Amino acid sequence: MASFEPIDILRTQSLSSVLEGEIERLILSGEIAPGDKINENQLALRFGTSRGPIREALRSLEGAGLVETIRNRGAFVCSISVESVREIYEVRAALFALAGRLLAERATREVLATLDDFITQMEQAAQAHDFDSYYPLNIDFHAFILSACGNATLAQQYRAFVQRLTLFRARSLIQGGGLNVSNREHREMVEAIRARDPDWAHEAHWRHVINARNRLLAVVREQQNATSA
Amino acid sequence: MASFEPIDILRTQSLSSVLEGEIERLILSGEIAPGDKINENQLALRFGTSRGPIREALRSLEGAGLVETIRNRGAFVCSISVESVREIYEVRAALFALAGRLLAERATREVLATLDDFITQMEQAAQAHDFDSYYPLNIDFHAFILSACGNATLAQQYRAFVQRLTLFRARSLIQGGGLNVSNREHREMVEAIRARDPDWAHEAHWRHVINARNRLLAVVREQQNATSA
DNA sequence: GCGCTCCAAATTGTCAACACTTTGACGCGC
DNA sequence: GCGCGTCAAAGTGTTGACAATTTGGAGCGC
Repeated sequence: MASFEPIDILRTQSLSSVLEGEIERLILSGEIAPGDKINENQLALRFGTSRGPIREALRSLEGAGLVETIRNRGAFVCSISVESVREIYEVRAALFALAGRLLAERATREVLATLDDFITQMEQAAQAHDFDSYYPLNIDFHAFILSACGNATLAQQYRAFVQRLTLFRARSLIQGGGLNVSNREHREMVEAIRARDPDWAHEAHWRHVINARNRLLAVVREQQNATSA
Repeated sequence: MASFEPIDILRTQSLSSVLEGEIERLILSGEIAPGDKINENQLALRFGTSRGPIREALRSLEGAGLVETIRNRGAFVCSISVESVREIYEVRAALFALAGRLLAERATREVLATLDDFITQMEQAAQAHDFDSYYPLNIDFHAFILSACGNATLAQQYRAFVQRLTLFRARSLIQGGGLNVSNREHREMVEAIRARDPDWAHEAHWRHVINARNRLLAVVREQQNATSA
C-alpha cells in the first residue's frame, strides 16, 4: 500500500492537484452548497497556500462540471436544474448500458462470481431493510461494473457524471426508490451478462438507470406539487 | 452578431479562457504535436502574458483530456494509443446512439427536413467524388444531430470525445472509409428517425460509429503490417 | 571509449504584490 | 422616505520574482 504522508504526496502530486481533491470534497460533502460563491482568499487562508494553486484547482473543477466561473465575480458551485438531471441521467444511462454490453461480451468467470456476490449481499441487506449496508454495496456494485467492463475512458466519464448528480439540490432523493425493485433489475442485468447477450445486457442496464431517473423525477414532481399546494 | 473586438472579449472572458482556446487551436491544428512538451515560458512570451493564465488554461485542457501534466516536468500534449481509440470510439458510439434515439422521439418536421438536405448534399458530393465538399458536410451533419437531439450535456460531451480523436497519431486516416458505405448508413439513420423508431435509430447510429471505427482500425492494422514487413 | 559525478542553465511550482472590477453602504438632494 | 451618485472595502485578474526541481553537458576517473 502506498504511503499517504504529505511529503510523499507532494513529491508526485502538485499542490493544485491536492487542493482540487480537497475542494471537491468540500463540494461533494455539501460544506459548500450548490450556488454558493467560492472565495479564493478564504480557501487560500484555510489551506495555508497562495491563491495561484487554488485558482488552478478551480479551473480543473470547472472542467469537471462542478463549478462555473464568471469573470470578475468569481467561481460558484454549480447548481443543476431538474432539466439537467434529466439530461445527465440520459447520458449516464447510455454509458452504463455500454458497460453492460461490454461486460456481456468480455466478463470472465471471476467477474461473474463477484457480481453474484454483490447480488447476494444486496438481497440480504434489502430483506433486512438494512439501508446503511445496502447503499454502499449498491454504489460499489455499479462501480465494479464500470471498472470490469474493460474501458477505462468509459469508467472515468461515468464517474464524473455520477458526481455531478450530487449537485442536485434534492440529492437526498437520489438514493430513494424501492430496494426490491432495484434488486430485481440488478438480477436481470447479471443474468443478461451471464447469458453473454450484449443486446439484452444493454437494455437491462439502460432501463435500470432510466427507471431510477423516473423514480427520482416522480418524487421531485410530487414534492413540487406538495409545496405549491 | 456579437462583436469580436478584443476589448469586448476581455470584458466577458478572462485571459485564461482566451488562451485556452488559442492553445487548443495549436494542439488541434497539429502545430504542437501529440507527445510534445508544452513550454510555459514560450507560450507566455508568444501571447504576451505571464505564466499564470497559461497555467490555468493548461489545467482546463487537462480536464478536457488534451494535455497531461507531470509534476516538475510540465505539460505534454496527450498522444492516444490504438487501444484508447478503440475505447473512445465505443463511448462516442454510445453517445451518438443516444442522440439518435432522442431524435427519433422528438424530431420536428423542420429537423427532418434539414436532415434530408444534408443527405441530398452529401450524396451529390459523394457521386461527384468531391471530398472537399463532403467532409465538412459530414461533420456538420453529425454536429446537427447532436445539437437537435435536445440534450445539451450530451452534445458537449460528444464534442469533447471527437476532439480527443484528433490526438491519434494517424488522424489522417479517421476521415478515410468509403463515402458510399457511409452515406448508406446515413440514410438508414434518418429513415429510422422519420419512422419514430427509437430502438432502430439507436442501433443505426450505434452501428454507424462502430463501423467507422472498424474501418479505421482495419487500415491501421494494415499499415502496421506493411511497416513491420 | 564508457560511465560516473557534479554543476549550471532551463523550467516548473509557489508566492506576494499590484491593478482593476464589483459590491454594498453612506450621504446627499428631492 | 426614496432614488441616485459617490466612495471605500472586498475580491478577482494578472504580473514578476523567488525557491525547488529537472536536464543536459563538461570534466574526471577507469
